[in-house]
Amino acid sequence: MARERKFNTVELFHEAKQLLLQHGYDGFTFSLLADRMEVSRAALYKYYDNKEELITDFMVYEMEEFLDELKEIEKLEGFERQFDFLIDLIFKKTEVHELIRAAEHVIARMEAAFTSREKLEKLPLDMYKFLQRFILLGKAEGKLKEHIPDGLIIGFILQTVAIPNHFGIPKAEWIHSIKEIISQGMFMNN
Amino acid sequence: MARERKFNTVELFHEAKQLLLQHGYDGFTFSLLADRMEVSRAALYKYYDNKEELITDFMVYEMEEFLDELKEIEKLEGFERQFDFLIDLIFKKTEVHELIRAAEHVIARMEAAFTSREKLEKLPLDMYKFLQRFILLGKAEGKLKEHIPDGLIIGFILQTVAIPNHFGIPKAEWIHSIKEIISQGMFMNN
DNA sequence: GACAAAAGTTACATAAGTGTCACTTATATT
DNA sequence: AATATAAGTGACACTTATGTAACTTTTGTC
Repeated sequence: MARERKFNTVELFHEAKQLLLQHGYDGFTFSLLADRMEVSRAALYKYYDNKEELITDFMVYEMEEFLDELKEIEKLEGFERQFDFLIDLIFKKTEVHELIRAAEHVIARMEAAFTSREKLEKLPLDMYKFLQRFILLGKAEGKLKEHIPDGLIIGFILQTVAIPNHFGIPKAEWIHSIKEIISQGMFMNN
Repeated sequence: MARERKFNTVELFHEAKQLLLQHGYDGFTFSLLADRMEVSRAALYKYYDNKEELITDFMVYEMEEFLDELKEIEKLEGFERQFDFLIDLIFKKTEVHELIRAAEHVIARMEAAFTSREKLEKLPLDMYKFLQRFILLGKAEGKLKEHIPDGLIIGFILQTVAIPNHFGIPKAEWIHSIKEIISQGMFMNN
């Protein structure tokens, strides 16, 4: 009945991601996005009323995708395997971390009325809750130190991805060393 | 000879910092800043030709201030004391870390012509070089693991400040646990 | 082949940011 | 008191982003 679409949601979100990471929330504009999609700006307004709505939808999509992959963690036996899987996933999806932080930013300046706001607020907590099960397993197995707060353990692991590799250390060595620091620390044991 | 100034550089940079952290580089405008300073927009143009120049100058100022405080580290004897001092300083100056990352962003989209660009590019490296001495001391004293790259150790320590404390764990406990993870890891030693 | 319906475009009004210039205001010096 | 001078303002021209409405294009269905 209708004419063929020039772009799909996946393409749209792909470009939106680039722009968001490059320019941040305030620097993100419909003009920029429309140019990238090689489509008129008004076409975007057919699907999203404004920037907030588009960005919120995109973030929900992005985090759901990450959560889906993350859920595979439950299929692995034992804490150590899960630990390895998690670190590798985080490094595979480097940007998710940045986007989660951006999400807090978006929520902060979003009008309360938005329906998608609820979803966006819920997702990071979902993720934390999900990861908490993994932490509990580690503590139950006697692998993780009991006295360190769960929230810090989760945050610590997620944060490592954002360490800037200024000196261009090879990725394999980089990740390996990060795993060591997280698990055993950077101090010698005397 | 001249009339009294309505604001000084310290006040200006103070407001600029708030705006930068809140809105990011793209969201930072002269109008916003002028409003905050309760001064006309044109007045700002008396001192800075544009946003780039103002932000660059501000960042140089901010990082120099941090470096100055950091240099106190040399007065302390032994690696462990220096380690404690460093972590505490980083947590005292939480935002510097965010600003350093923002600096990379600014550099990326800055015209090559700027004179202050050089200074801005140089400062993070200065800081890394300075911290490297501290790392070398730790390795020489046999306190730090030799095989972990210096750049990672520095980045790791700087990064911890950015871990979001979603569950509102008390600051003292938070910092204490971070020191433990960095030094000894989060795994039990069996 | 005409029509319905969604996709897409062009064009407009409005709002906000930028940079500049002529102008006014305050103040130390003489 | 007169004046030089830097501080600050108001207003203009220009650019870029926003949101909307009237219009055109494509495509499946009858």
